Amino acid sequence: MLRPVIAVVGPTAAGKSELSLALARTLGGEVVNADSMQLYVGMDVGTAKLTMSERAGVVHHLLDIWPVTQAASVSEYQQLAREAIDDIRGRGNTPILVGGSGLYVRAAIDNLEFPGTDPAVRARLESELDELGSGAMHARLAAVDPVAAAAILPGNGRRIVRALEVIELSGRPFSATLPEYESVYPVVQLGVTVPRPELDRRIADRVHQMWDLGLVDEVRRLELAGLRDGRTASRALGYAQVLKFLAGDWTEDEAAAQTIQATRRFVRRQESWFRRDPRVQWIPAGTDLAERALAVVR
RNA sequence: GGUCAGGUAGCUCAGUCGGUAUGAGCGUCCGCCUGAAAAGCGGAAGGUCGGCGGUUCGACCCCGCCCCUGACCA
Repeated sequence: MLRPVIAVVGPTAAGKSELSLALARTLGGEVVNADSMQLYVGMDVGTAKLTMSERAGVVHHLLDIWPVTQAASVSEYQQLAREAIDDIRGRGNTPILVGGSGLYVRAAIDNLEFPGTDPAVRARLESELDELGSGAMHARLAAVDPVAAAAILPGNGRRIVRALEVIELSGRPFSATLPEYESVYPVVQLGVTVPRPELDRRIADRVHQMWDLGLVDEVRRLELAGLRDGRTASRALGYAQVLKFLAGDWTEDEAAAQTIQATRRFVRRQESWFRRDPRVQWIPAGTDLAERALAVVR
């Protein structure tokens, strides 16, 4: 009998990785990464990627699959994640999907279909956005797809461009609102919560620890590998800030402080993303987290 | 001790030549999110304008005194 997928979600620094290891060991599971930045090769310290020894023999999927020069793609991730999940289930094991990238988690387990993309169309629309501004582009969207225009704010150039791209490519309207929560697998979603003040402390500690573990050197290495040209990777928390330090825009201390600040902002977005999903069963971090989580799963 | 500058939102600061602060950025809280999502976008809350007096129909703005901070002079 096929086992349900267990998804471990929640904000950065809440302790998802440790929990996933414990679950994998007791349930006979394999971990599938749902962290958009851990997909990148060489982004280790700054993404708090588990080292080989920390993984303690638990099989991990979808780590280190993209070069930093490659722009991320949820659609590609969706395909890979489903392959991995199907594979694990086929072996009679429990897939444990772990990560804080909300859209990636939904892409893996929910009935989301991503319309296609075309680099040339995208590039053209983006340059038009630069010239005309988001207001004019929004007006154009309103003319061809009023529903999408109503759902996308006029200042959000990025989403406006994407909507126009989809319409041009597919000839159909762009769905600018997320669909209902409908998963394609039986899924148990566990959300790890940590009180804000505690979470903020953990973030600061974690960032300082990343510096101690050599984040700056890691970024230097990745810079040689083309990190600066990576559309997605160059904007990752910690990496973007260290790049600014290396470029001389910020001092090293500023880069660290900015990383902490940006991570706090990110964590709030993660919370508001996962909070919406009524399927998530929230478990406070703390002693016996793994046991309490197992009690929910069983 | 004296001179000067300054004390306006949690922080850094605009501003009002006297008429209820359209204050800004950042932070905080909340929300949105379909191929960049650790990205992108939006909304809200927050101030007795250092204190006490005075002038005035009316003071954050003018006057006096006091307190605090910084620089300089002794």
